[in-house]
Amino acid sequence: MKIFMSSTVNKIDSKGRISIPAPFRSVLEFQGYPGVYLFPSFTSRAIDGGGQELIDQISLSVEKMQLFSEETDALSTALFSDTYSLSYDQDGRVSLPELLIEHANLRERVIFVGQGRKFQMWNPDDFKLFKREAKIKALENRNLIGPSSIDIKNNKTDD
Amino acid sequence: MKIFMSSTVNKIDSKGRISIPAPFRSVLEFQGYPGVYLFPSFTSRAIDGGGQELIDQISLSVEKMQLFSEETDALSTALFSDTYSLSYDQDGRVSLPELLIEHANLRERVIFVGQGRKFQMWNPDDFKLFKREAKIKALENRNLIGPSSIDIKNNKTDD
DNA sequence: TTGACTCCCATATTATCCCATGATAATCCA
DNA sequence: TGGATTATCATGGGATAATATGGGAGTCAA
Repeated sequence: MKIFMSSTVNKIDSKGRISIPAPFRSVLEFQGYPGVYLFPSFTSRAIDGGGQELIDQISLSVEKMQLFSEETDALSTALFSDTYSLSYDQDGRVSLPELLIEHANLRERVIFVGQGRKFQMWNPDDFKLFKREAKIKALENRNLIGPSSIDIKNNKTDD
Repeated sequence: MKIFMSSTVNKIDSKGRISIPAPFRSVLEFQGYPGVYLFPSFTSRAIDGGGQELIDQISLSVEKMQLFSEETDALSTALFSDTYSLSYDQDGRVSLPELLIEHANLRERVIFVGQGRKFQMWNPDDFKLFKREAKIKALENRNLIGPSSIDIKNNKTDD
């Protein structure tokens, strides 16, 4: 099981291109498509990205919903209308659509953040704030993760 | 089940490489991936390390979570954004990312400390202080270990 | 023709491969 | 037993490959 992890800062060049980090490309290619799906995050000023598996998973959960209902239309519109499928060139670069750049408040530098099934792209300054909050929340929710995987000091089987 | 045990001090060379101790490599390879997953410890000035099993366990618990929620993003960011998958070369060496070196206050020498399912990497001086505390806590908490621990102590199955 | 995009190549930096060495531990054998 | 031989391992360093990034030139459509 290959997943997205680690963080890298890359640069948007004068032509608007940016390199997808090589480790991320290797995950994407492993999923069978040498490209990336990008869409605005629902909850943050960031871009969500992933490969074939992420899109399949989203499609599946939409299909399970009742067809032709107003809610389904609304949801699938929200999910897919701003989703871009970008295949990168041989150097692993894509050029980002203006809508995504705007949504994520991107300037010259972009941080790619691995999140397992998907990754996010942030303005590095914005991400710094988000990450600080994220770590605090994670410590509060530590019990959601399997026992002791985070911190062996707190490996009390029942807390 | 193979586990990480014992402690070794190894050196970071001029190129920033360090050898994963051979006994640890044998545990990692047993888990199916000739490499190591490293991330900053949540609670100590140290690096946490483990193999495929550790990362699978973490991934599984995140996969169960809802895909598009701020809470999930926060947790998976905390878990994965600073986690590095480093495959070591044929001599068993990896080069440590700057972020991990900083977090663990590493200089030339690093102590690898086996902790069962995972291990930690410390600045040896910091670890000395930590260990003193840890021993005291271990004595205080030894009753937390269930009765079956006696079996472990006497588990001489084949010698 | 202009602008957006793609393909291709150049380059600096970093990471990895491969081999050599020295130290230590394990083994062997007379 | 004791001395020699192997094996394993951590570490040093030169050579090679991978990566991010800059930029030239070609393609296509409006």
